[in-house]
Amino acid sequence: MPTTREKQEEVEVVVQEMTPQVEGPVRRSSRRTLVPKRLRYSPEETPEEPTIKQQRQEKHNKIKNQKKKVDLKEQDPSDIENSDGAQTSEEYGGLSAYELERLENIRQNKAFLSTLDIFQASEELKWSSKPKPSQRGLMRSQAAQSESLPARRSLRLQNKEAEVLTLPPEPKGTLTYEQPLKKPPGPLPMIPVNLDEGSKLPSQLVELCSESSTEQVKAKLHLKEYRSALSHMKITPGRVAKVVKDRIFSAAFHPCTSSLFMAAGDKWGRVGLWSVESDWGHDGVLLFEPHTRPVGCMAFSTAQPTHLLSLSYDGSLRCMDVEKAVFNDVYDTADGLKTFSFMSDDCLSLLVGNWYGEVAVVDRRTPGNTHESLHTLDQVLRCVSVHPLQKQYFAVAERKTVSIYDSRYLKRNIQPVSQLRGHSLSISSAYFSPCTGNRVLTSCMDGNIRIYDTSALTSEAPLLTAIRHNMNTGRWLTKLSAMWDPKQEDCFVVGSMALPRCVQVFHENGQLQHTFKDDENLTTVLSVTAFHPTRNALLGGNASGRLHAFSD
DNA sequence: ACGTGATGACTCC
DNA sequence: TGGAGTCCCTCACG
Repeated sequence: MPTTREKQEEVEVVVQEMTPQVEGPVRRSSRRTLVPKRLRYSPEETPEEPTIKQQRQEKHNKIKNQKKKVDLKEQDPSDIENSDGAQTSEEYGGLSAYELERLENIRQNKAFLSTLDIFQASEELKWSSKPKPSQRGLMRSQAAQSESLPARRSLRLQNKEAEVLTLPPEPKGTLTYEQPLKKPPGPLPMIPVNLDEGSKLPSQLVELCSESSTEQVKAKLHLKEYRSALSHMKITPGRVAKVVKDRIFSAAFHPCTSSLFMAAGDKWGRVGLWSVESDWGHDGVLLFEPHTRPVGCMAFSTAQPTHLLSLSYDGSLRCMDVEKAVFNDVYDTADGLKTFSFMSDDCLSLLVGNWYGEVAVVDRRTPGNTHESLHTLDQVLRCVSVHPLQKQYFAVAERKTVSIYDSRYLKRNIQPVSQLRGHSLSISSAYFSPCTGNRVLTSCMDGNIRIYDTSALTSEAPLLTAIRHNMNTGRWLTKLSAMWDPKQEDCFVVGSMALPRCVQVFHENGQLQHTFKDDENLTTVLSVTAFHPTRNALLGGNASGRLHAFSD
């Protein structure tokens, strides 16, 4: 028996046929408004006999739906009220030769179509292209709550006095019900919001976080070996999990090597920690809420791996200290922060940039973490990156230029040491190559990934390579940005809009080295990508808060 | 012309 | 049945 929904769909198709020829696709929503109510619930539509296929009902309905759409397309609008052809001929008897011929055509078309496996094929395609997203990690919040709630019983049934209900007090001002702009000043207790109240951090978490990388940084591989290493990195169902609730803005690998341990920050200031091999929280996931706006940038301290720095558009930069189980304030400003970069090997000195082109040097040893200097670049700012060896230099992705400045001369109107030109639209990221700083990798909205030679730091750095790459992520996806592989100085990773979904690794000369694909476990755009600092592992974060890990 | 800031169709449970 | 979850190849406006 067709449901109301199916009827609606059928009618919609008909209406599409009724509308005069329209160029291009018509929005469903606009069409839906055209459907008269009486058509939607036309009583003359004869329902199918309800006796058959109870078990395969759902699948069958889908196929039937497709079929009916085709059938209806063959028909004239005058047949809407009587979708059953045979009934029509009985009731109306003498059909013209044209109409008979038309019916015959319809029958032949039907017969022809049924010989093809179109419907089955389309059904299979539907299933294969839409596997169920991973159910690991954070659970559905409602389901998790309702499980623990006792069955509801009215007070009357319990023979209890009714509660005296009072209205909540009138909200004062309009901001009362809005989300606070910022969390209170720290230190904030590190309480996982996905665990029961009063739950402590798992002790193994501290152990895991304390573990610094035991592996030596390997020598750069030959490209052939590198490609081979990449091809051995796989994703499994266990390596996909929902780590934060909303779309991922930033993510980072913890440097430990005994486990795949990652962090991700989402659109509403949440930070999720995920250890693939652990079972605390939800499948190894712990969720925190240190910010209220997108977490634009995060990184574990390489010197103190129990520290995770996270920066948010809400203007706060905090340091998660797993040992002390708190989020400490590092820097705080009314203006929205955009990005930061470590300025020293001990990760205690940071360069912080806000949206409006102001950069500040923040030293975490200074009491109150007061910033050292502030400079207005009179530009928009998308990204900062400190030179890995000559820490006084930093690159700033401005509107259409990347400028490299010397932080020792952080004054108003300083001149850039070097500039990277050639971008025709805004630049979303710019990073120094991780070992030597001899290259800068930029991602630009003009659809190019560029690599510049910054080894000489001349006034205008020469462009080495430009790679065409679709950066048109649209409204709901975090912008793609190409990220260097810390282990392989001249190669980088970037997400892709291509179908089937994939993540690509390029050499700085523009050669594609590897495409990560997986029909089952990689089915969405991974906007945020990052390589592990020492292991052969890669992470990718998507628009629904899921992290994906490829590893050997 | 570019940056910006705005939903929505669909599925599953 | 409705609400929550999923995840995205736009688009109008200043």
